[in-house]
Amino acid sequence: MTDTDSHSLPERKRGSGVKMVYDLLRDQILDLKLAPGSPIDEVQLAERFKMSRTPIREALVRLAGEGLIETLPNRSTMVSNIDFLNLHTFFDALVLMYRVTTRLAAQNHRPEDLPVIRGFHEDYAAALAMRDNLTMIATNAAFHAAIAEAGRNPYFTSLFRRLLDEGRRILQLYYQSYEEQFPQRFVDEHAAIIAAIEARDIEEADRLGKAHAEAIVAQVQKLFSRNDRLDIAL
Amino acid sequence: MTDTDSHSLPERKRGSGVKMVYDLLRDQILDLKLAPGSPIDEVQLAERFKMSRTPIREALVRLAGEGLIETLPNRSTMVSNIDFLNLHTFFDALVLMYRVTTRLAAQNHRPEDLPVIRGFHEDYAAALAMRDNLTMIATNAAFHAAIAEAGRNPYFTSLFRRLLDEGRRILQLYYQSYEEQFPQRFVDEHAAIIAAIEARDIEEADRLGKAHAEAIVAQVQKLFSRNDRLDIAL
DNA sequence: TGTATTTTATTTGTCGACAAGAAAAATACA
DNA sequence: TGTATTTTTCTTGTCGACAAATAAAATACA
Repeated sequence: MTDTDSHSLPERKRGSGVKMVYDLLRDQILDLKLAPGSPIDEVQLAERFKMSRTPIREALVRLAGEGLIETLPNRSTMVSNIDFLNLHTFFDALVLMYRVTTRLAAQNHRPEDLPVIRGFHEDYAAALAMRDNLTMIATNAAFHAAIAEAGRNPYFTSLFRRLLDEGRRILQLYYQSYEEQFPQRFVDEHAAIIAAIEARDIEEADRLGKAHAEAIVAQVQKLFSRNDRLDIAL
Repeated sequence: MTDTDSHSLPERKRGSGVKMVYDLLRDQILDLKLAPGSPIDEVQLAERFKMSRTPIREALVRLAGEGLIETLPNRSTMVSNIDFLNLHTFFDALVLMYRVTTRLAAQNHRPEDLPVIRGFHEDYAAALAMRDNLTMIATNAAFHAAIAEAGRNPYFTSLFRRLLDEGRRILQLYYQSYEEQFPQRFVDEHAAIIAAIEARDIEEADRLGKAHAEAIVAQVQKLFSRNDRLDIAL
């Protein structure tokens, strides 16, 4: 019965290949398993996934569309660099979107949204207890993305998702450099945010979202400035 | 010397085809020359541009990434519909981004940004004088996009560009239905916005940006509600 | 030895062909 | 006539191959 398989069975549904390599590359990039600037080889990926270059290229085009990779015409394609010089524009956008999405969630959420948000909240707390930074960072992003979804403004949500993605890379970078952790405080703030959303207290949600965002930004900037000093000392 | 051309000369540079198709489809979609919901045929496009389906598909993948077209797996791809039921989320996002980008332009613009902005402002005024709605709508979007660029926050700029694109379709729709025009008032408001930016008056720029956005939204909503009544009357 | 030019190798963009999947048409059956 | 099933047609997703563009290596020349 062991078919000698001369007519090749792809063992994979038509159309699923693109998503598979897209998802994998995306995760690897956001977890910094693929370093910023590292090259991406189409042929290598095609061999690894046992498919032709066509679906690989489609996945790459999509990733490029989201800014996760960069393609130089007729030359190599590589993982996008983190723009450290303009981090402040990132923080500005992040803080505003934290505010807006949390506020809108308080205003527009439906009962069925809360279990989802609470689920990520618990996952996050568990990851923090386990000192699992990778999971912690990912579930933190998922938590806030779920809040944004509950706010029901797809335009804000899509920008916020992009910012959270970029934030995953930045947090990953600093927390892996310094073996540091999100403080317990962030878990408490998450709980407070959920409470404000559930109570439909819009102004309080806005205030908490802003404060939470600024606390995270301050945390990263503290590590960042320490890193600066390190560079100068060398 | 008239080469009989048996070896086929593509007469077009390698890599330019994708951009050509992308740009054309994008313009046609935003000008409503391709109606929302209308199907897009890969083979037809390939014949029209005299290239294979591969570069056509790449252009389509990029357009899908920006939400301008929608692709059903293994089935047809079509121009995205305008989501009239959730127009309010669009307006919310638009007003906020008008505010933020205008404010940031007042804060961060450089001298060389102003001529660009003024250029679009004049093009817009000229198009209004000519009663050329198509050009008017496009240059209005370009004017505000230029202001956003001067604000130098790429995250806000990219969301704002997407909103302005969608706005082009919506404005196009209503202004072509009602043979109406942007009032002269908008030209004056543009001038006031430029003045506030140049004076680096951040609060005034914020205020003007918000007021301008709300005026446009009100204009569209007025037409929209009239349209509603029309539907009911039928 | 160092620079300029040619040759080779590698990688990307495009092509035509083919097969899987879905829609449309044709046929069978009540 | 109306519904179910099969057949056909059409479109999309994937493939392997080739050609253009670039990078790397080799050679020529000072």
